[in-house]
Amino acid sequence: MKATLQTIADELGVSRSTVSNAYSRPDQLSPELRARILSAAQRLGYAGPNPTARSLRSGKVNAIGVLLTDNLSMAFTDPYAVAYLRGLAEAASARETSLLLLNLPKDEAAGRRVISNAAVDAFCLYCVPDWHSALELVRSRGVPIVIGEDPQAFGPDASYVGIDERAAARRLGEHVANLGHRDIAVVAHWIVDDGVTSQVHADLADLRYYVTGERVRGFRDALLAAGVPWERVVLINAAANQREEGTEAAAHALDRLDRATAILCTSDVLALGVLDALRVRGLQAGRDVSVTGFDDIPEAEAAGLTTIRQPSVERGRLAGELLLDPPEDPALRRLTLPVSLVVRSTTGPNTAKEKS
Amino acid sequence: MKATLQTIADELGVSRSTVSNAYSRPDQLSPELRARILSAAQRLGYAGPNPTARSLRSGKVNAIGVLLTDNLSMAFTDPYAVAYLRGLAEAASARETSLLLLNLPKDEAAGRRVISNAAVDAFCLYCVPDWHSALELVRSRGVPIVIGEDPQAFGPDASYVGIDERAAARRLGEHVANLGHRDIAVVAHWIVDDGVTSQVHADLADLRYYVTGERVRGFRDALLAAGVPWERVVLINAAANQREEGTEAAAHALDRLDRATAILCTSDVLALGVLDALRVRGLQAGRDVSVTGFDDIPEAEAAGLTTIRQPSVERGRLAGELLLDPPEDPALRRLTLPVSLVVRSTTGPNTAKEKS
DNA sequence: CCGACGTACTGTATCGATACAGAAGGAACT
DNA sequence: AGTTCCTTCTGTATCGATACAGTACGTCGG
Repeated sequence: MKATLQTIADELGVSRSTVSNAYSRPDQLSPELRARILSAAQRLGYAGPNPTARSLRSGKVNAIGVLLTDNLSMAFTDPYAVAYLRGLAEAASARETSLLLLNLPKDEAAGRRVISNAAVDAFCLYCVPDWHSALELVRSRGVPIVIGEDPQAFGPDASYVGIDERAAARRLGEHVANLGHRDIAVVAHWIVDDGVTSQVHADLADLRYYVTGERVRGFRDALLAAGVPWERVVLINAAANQREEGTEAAAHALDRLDRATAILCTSDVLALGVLDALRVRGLQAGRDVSVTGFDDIPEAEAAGLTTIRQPSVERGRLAGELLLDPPEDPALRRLTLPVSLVVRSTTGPNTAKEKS
Repeated sequence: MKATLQTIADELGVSRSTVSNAYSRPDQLSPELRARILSAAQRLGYAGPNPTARSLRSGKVNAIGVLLTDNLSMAFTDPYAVAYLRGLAEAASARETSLLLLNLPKDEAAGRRVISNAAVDAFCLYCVPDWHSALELVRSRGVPIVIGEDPQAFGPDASYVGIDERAAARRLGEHVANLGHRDIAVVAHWIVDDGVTSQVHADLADLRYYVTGERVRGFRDALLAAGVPWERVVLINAAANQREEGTEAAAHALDRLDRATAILCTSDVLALGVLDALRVRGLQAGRDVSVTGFDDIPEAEAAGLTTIRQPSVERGRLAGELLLDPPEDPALRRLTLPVSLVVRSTTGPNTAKEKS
């Protein structure tokens, strides 16, 4: 029916191997024969070796699987995720490798099927809740993995490109504490996974999501060191890492008698939402209330947001390179990248009179 | 070395077929045997049937190839593209199918290799310049294709989900003409593919990119009908479909003696950039200069942008469905979706005194 | 003239699964 | 008892390529 290597081979009376070589190893046959083969292929509507068959035999598929949680649009909407993906795509594209976006559905069995069926040379995991049930299956696939969050999550075999989340958050906390703030709120995504934006009790044990957990713990480290009891901090869970949720979360910090003078957010996106909330209330960021973000996404600069700059595109790019050209030395497969504190206008000295 | 179906089969003394059935057709064997097989598999570190081998035999890979031009970040950055991709991903995910993002590099041979090597059940083409050299190869792969731009591009075999670009643009042109505007500029992406943002001569023959071409032709239809000679219209090419380019393009319409009173843009993103340019110059959109966009991306509403609303997510979703569940009737594989004119505050009556 | 070597091509085994026809055994019905 | 049918499993062919060893045929140095 459809043309295969054999069809072309029969047509010209040569062997299948030779036709294969015409495509994959041109130096193995004379230019004349190769030209005849290619023209016969064109005539017969043969588009080149079947990628699936080729992959089966050669053991390579030229694709990296990117695991995304069921809210796939997040990957396209969240600025940090977009930057990371772009870096990953660049590294992949440079090696003629494609990205297979794997959308993990809510249904667990379906998720396992998606992972099992994915023809990939490697997996890249980022922004995946580390408690997800299907992750063990990823490891059992036996292909290289790169992770960007909890460095311990997949054991020492997995490559890792990340930052010291906790130390970075600590710097934000120190910055705010040094400005004299004592009434502090923390807005964080996925402190608890209940899909509700509301204040939660400061019970750190609930921090199952690594990134949020480390960042919140970093804030705590800094505040405790500055003499701010952790119980005094208002902890607010954002249902999603979205600007609107940041706005809603901010209400819990602003619309109360003991209004926070500083709001630490676990992401720039949330912080931008908090800034929206300030604006609505006629409050000025950096004067009335200090706000910090995390990531330094492109929008942060225009908003004057004090934040931690992390190399998002670079993280993605390095992740791709670790997967496709893994260094011999295992130590070089675990990278912790530097970050920097970027102080802009949304943080300033505490001007509220000190409470008793 | 690595476990295969045969490994498990040998371990338990059953046939390979039975092990295969344990995974793919559980009704074909007794629950007890199946349980034994699965537990043996777990013990031997077998993660389930090799996806590549399965695909070769079954002829399905559960993936849709999405062609992206070399500027892959566009797919993640442009709001319309993000919406479309999201719809596509939703449709795919509902059928346990993944998206293979194919980044076409500048190098033509490499691009052909990427297309040839892509293991996919179908291709989705959107935002691909229709003159791209590798497109013919896509067709020759012989898998279903869905396109979203020029309905004629791939012949009647390709599915199509689009809108009547020209008629939609005409409505914008009519709207602006009805408001009395006669000094009009058009800002369009890819009028010419020279990577420069600048005024170009109104030579429509250069409009190789279908979408831009149709939209510009739609503007022309309306303006001609309203008695505005096409030669009088200032045509400005935007080097990229980005907000900044819109701002730069606007300068060519605004910083001149015969300033345009209306600027028609081929996308919301460009229009938002034009609005930025107005703001910088102290001009008010809708009063001093009318501006229109196209697409109705989420940001358009907040900006008060008059635009054409098109069902972006729906386009993607339908594209996915046409590929994965093609209707019998060929007529149902070619969908033209309705659009609507959304009039907001960036357009208003022409207040400039009429020139001679 | 002979062995060594290079070039151009061939032939078979193999990658890891699924499809499908078929076999063995027991239950059910006439 | 004979036939049919169902359940449960088996065995072989096949999907479409690549890997690799091998063959045929010069050519060339000694």
